[in-house]
Amino acid sequence: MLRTHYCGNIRESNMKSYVKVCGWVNTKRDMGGIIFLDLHDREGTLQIVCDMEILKDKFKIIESVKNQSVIQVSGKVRLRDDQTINPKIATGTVEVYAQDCKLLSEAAPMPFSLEEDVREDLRLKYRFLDIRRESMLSNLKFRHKIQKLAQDYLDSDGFINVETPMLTKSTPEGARDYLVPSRLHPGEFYALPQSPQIFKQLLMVGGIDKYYQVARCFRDEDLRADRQPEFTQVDMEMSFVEQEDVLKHLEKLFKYIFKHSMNIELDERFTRITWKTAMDRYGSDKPDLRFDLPIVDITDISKICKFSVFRNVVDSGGVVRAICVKGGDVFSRSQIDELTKTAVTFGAKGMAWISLRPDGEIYSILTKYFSKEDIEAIINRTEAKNGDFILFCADKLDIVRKVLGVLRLEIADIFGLRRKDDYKILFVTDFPQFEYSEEEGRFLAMHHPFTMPYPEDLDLLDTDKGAVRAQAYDVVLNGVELGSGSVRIYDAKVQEKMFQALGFSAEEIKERFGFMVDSFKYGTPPHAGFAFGLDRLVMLLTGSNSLREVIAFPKIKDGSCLMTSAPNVVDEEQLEVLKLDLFRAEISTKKKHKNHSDIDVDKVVALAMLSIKEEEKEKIKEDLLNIIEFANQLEKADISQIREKELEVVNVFRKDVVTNGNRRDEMLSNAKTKEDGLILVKKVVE
RNA sequence: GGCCCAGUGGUUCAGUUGGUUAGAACGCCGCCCUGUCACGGCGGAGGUCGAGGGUUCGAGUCCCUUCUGGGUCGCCA
Repeated sequence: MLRTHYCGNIRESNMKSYVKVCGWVNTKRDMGGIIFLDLHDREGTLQIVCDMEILKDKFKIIESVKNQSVIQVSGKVRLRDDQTINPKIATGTVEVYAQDCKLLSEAAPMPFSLEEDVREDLRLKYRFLDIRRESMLSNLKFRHKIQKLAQDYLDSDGFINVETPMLTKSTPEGARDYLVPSRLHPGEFYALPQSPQIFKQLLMVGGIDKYYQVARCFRDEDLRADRQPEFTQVDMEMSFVEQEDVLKHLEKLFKYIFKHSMNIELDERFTRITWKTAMDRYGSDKPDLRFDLPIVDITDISKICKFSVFRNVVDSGGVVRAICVKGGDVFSRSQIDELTKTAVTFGAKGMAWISLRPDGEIYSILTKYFSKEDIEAIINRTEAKNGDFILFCADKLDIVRKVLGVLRLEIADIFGLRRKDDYKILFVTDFPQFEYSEEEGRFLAMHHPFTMPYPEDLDLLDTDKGAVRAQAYDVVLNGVELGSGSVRIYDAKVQEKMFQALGFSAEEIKERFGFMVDSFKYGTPPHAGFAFGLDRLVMLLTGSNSLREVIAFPKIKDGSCLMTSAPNVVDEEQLEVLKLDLFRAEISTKKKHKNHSDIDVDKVVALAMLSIKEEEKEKIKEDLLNIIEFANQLEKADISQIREKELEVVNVFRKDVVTNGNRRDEMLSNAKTKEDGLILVKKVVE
């Protein structure tokens, strides 16, 4: 047995017992003939006393032991003298008097200090060391706790934990999928799941009745502080329930988690607001309700005012809305400029404002454009008092919502209204069923295509898609979307109608969702579900600013991993097996090829050539080989020269070449049948 | 793809309106010390100021390009 106790767990009750402890050497205080060590493990820190007389020849091990080396110490636990008690550590009243010791693993000098704040890229490169930090350790422990609480609750409520596949089928619409090439089916790809959506619905068809899973999900989109390409959702689905049943269930679930993790009592019934109210009153579908600061509509007042800027906006179908900031008269000129800058960044043409001085004086550029009555009306509508500040946005509805929604948050930050230890949870309900995509020129499902509209809105599917309300709901915590769910369509006919409304042809439905539509023919229970982001919840509850603080091995902004340097170039042989033919286009930009001598001519490739004509393919290969040759001729690596040369030749065909995989994906999804796919792949292989 | 911020020994930072040989703390190496706890004392090594170019008599400092990391918009059913 290497150890009998964790370092951090030794207490006075262990007095006089002979213990074996193992851990990392944190600090060494060498007095000459006696050395004090702080030995650390996940449970805490323990002082080890090493006496030259006792350890004899082993004493030199301790004398030369390096910081963060792993050692084993055996000895007696003894009480410290009163004067030598260390109140800073939990084991501060005791120490282990070493009888024997062993160096288990010597540590090289640490690349950074575990005590102070360090550049994040360094932390991520050496994540295995970073995890030894107190903050990371406690975040991971807390994450485990939250996950367990969720599972405990769901277990006790009769949910069955079922695993669904990671290798699954690419889903149209929504986020980009991560694709996994199939060796046994050259030219075909699995997709990693964006969520277990379809499978959990099929589990309902299968009679599981109540399902949950702590599910890994993948989305190939750009990252943010609160968005990682792979993340974890606590996913659940229930049969024979209506929306209200799910919401009640979620209230209980989150109450349970908050109670047992933070000792916070959430309200019995969470605040519920409809999507439209959220958008109009708070300018966001995930409003932060730790403060009010509502948006007020003054379109009707503006329509008849003298200020042509406002009037014109209203006449051309826009809206004018305002926020009254209580005590906002204290804003400095530069703060107002900052707010204006934000407004412009998010699409506003500018930001008008009125300041009501404490003495009642009205200070604004608007005073000369507005009549006294207009201003009175605005003040009344916004319920402004002396000392308040009213700001306006006049534009198209979606821009006004967005701009004022963002300004509302910025103002709250100025007044410090977004306290991290304040938690305000709510439901946003009645999301629109569809969202119009300017880019694609058609309606897309706002939640997903399996979401059930309100029965009374079903008729609008044919006449007014934009007005259809879905039985879809989000849980929002402090302005962050924690998770979402919906009542699902369980009638094959309604589902088919929905697919049609989304513009899928009969063949597309069959190809993409055939098995699902089919399954619904054999007796499907009404069902509904929900999923929340475990990472996000843990981030909020730990007060972290980024998901990376609560994920053991996260990806950085560009989706790569600084520790493993994934994704990376794979061997030709691996591509060969998969029947994939690639050539590498971004020779000089890839960090792996900073130095031209790293460029392996044999592996020059990249960008799937699926969409490229044969004759072009040869030309591109030739051009790239030229670039490599040029690079190799340079005396020293000079990226800018290589890049110039690259651009010179690459630009010619760049527009035809798929640099980011988009075109390739498009081609693949256009290849509707297996035969099409095979033809494409054959083209490439030849 | 756009915009914004940052980069100075291993780490965290300082570095004035451009001006001698770029500093400090911690860490590291060597020596001393038997009750320290962020031990202490003495001595030492370690920097092409992310990279390239430009302006200048002179650049860590100003300009351009680029790399790396972060934030954000687009995107994220």
